[in-house]
Amino acid sequence: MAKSDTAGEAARPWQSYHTVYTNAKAGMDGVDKEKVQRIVYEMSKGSKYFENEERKEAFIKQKIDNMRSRCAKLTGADISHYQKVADKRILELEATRDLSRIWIHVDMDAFYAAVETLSNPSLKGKPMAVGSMSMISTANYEARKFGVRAAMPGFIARKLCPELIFVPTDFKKYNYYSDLTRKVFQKYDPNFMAASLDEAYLDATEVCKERGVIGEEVAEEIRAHVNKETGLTCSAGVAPNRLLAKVCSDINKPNGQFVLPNNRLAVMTFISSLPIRKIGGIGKVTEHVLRDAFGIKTCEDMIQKGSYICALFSSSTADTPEVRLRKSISNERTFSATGNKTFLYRKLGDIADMLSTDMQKEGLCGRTLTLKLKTASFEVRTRAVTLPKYISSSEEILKHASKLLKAELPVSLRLIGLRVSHLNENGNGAQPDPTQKTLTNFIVSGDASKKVMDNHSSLGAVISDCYFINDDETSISIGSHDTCSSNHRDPLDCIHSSKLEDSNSTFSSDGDHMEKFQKTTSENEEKTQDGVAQLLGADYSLPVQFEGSCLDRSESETDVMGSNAASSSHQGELFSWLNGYMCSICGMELPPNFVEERQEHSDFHLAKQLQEEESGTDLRTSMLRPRIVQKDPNASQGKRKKQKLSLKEGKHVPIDLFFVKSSQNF
DNA sequence: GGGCGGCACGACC
DNA sequence: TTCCAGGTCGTGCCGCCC
Repeated sequence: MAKSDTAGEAARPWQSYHTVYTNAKAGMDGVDKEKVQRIVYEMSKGSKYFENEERKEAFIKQKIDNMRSRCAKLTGADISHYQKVADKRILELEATRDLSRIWIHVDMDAFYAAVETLSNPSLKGKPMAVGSMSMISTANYEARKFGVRAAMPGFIARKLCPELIFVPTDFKKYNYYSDLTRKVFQKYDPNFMAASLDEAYLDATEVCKERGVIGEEVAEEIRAHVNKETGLTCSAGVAPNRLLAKVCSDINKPNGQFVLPNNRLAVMTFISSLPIRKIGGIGKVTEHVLRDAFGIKTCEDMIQKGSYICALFSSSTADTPEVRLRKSISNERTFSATGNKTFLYRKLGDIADMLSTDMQKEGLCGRTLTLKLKTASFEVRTRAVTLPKYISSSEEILKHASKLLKAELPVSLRLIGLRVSHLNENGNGAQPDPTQKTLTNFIVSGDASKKVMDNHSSLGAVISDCYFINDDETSISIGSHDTCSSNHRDPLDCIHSSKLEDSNSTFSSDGDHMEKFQKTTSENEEKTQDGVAQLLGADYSLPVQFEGSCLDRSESETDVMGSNAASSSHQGELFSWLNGYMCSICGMELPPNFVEERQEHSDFHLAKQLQEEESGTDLRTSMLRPRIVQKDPNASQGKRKKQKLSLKEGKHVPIDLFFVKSSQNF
């Protein structure tokens, strides 16, 4: 928080602590904003979160200063030039203004909270929040009167409202009710756009024409219909475009609606005093920048100062696309900050599993994997790698994610996330290689590929036939994660049998399926009870035993762990390229000349083994500590680009869209 | 040197 | 007592390639 400049502010430092909690939100009109701000400030002060917020605030302030100085350098001729550019742009957009459509934005009222009240009527009339002590997802209107709202930490909410009842999130329930609402929406617009579980945009133009009714009537009918089907209330906005409809749906919340007539005068009047913060896409930071750098508070201000916006912001597209295609898919989890490598690798494995499950549910695979980390001091880092082929299995995700994480260690983290982008549908892992690298050619062509891609019946059978001895004393466990992630929708199918005695793992094979599953610690017991963990089906945190003695090491005995000289004798016992090309651990096939790929592959197994050893749960495994193969310096970290400099001189802030929006959409 | 893809950051809901 | 999310997307810099 920037230090207060005035004596008054110095006496009330919370006034300069900018949170999102005091912004206008439905149901929060009568809230004592200063009180909320003071409590939030007092409860945050001195924390690491607070310190990080201060850093961010200082950064924004510099950005504003930088923008101001660039603004000051503009000559009269510059301003005149950009004013012409702005005027021209406004004229162009005005020419494309379309007032013929009737859009309805439907927004469920305090959706999660309302669903919870529906299933537990005793909550009715009491202040309640859905979420936990660390974070609230939404709050009902009774709680909002106290200043409690979404994205607020629970402990602060409790301070604001000591009687607040916390209810844990239950997305199964919310999805169920969301589906009910969507069935209603479909009747009015088969192509409606679901913006989230509780919001949708409907183009009611056709239904109005067909029935000879106006948008207002359709909105009323939809709301009544939703209420009848779900028992929940919603609010609606009717306007000539989606952006305005969204703004309108917030005006008479809850259980109300607002109609903006389809004529230019009404639209221009409506937006003239509309605060910029009401526009979707303008949040805390951009509102701050526009206000402090240019004095822009309303949409009208924005149009009037169009020359500055044209001068200082780059152009970008405005309205939301007609069909929003998913560009990436991600999963992240927060936990108590720790530098414990075993824990971090275990988390990484969990997240890889969850992400893979999500991807397969949607039939996606992708080429770019991004690791997101939040350090104990709330610093956010991302590290990405783009692969030559599409991936979707948890095993492959973990393989590459482990390498990215390894490069960051040691570090104390409070969040790990994984994101896959460069998506392609039908994520069965057998997508053609976009860059036509020989590795995939090798894998996807011929019999060899079948063994890998068809996992169960081929790979499983091949491996079990050739290399596995199902013996309690000399055994191998294998992370055959494709078994779960690709072919088994029911996660419980993945857990066939398990037994581990004296830290030895066992594997089971029922002919078609193979899966490692072992329970050694109470932690694993807990995991089994954990619904999320059960969905994962595979657990990288569990110790994996590599017993060289049971492998058929014929001609490939000396072909160990790629070409890296760091391969130790231990590794020789643990890992080999069977018949010169097949990984003894997972059956992956790579010919000897795929030096780099082999190196990556061995890195993956080593990372896994390190993780497992450090869990300290398997004494026998821990005795087989391998040397860590040094990461290829050209891999992610070595190639990492210079970190972005703060406060770039260039046109960084993507706020041109505000200007564009201001004219195009209103 | 222009185009383009990869990567990091951070804005937004 | 508890002590600040998760998911997605847009933008710009940088380096590689033609």
